[in-house]
Amino acid sequence: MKIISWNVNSVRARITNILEYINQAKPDVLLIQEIKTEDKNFPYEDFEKNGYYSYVYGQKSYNGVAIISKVEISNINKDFIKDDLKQSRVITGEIQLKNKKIEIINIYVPNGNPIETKKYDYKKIWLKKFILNIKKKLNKNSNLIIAGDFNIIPEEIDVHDFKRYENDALGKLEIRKKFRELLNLGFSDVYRLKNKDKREYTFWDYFAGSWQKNNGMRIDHFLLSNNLLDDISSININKKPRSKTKPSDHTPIELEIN
DNA sequence: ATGGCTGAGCTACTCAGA
Repeated sequence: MKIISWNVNSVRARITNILEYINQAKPDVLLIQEIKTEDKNFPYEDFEKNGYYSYVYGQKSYNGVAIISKVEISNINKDFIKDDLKQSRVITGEIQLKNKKIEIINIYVPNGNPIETKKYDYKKIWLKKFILNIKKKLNKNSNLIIAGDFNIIPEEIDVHDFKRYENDALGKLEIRKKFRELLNLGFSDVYRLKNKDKREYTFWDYFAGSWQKNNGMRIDHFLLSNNLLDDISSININKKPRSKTKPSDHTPIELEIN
């Protein structure tokens, strides 16, 4: 089974790129973030024509997440955390893989910049609640996949210039510790597990040739509960979509489990 | 080193992203 996570930075502005990509990559389940639209304006038909059903948790202009799937998804839930600002950032659903019922948690973590503002506090509180709920969830199901845009640079190796981000909401130690807290609950960062010293990124901003200079960061992740680690076939960051015209600033991360 | 791009909403410009 192929599960892919991609922050598309507007599903409507990106629909041509997304359809081209899924026809080549052929995911069973595509987790997207930053759809930037309300449910009623989601391009359900475009995905349906390509064999995918969409489960959408949208919001006007900002945020929004969705699960696009060829396989059956059960128990879709849009209330994973109580969000004080009522932002659409988490959608979950269950898939069946052999004898395992796996819960997929698709997330778009708040950016949190600039620091020393309410936005940063919101990120910290959001992460705290999220971790607490993951902890509870683990007690009921030991087969969890957390995927999406974490807006966290886990380690120095995960960004082109760490110095520039150590006082940023994506790279501050306090935030990176939240990522470690999650791992310590019994998860693995699958990309880093399989690529010990490799420097690859999932995001390059639109400014002054960041993509051309490879000034990127690795902030989109697949965290698998350790119970699922033996089922991993491969993990891959696919840079091709970032090189296209009118690209998202993020590129997809692709997981194969069997 | 920042925000020089980009998108949504809307139709001039702000908010947000990372």
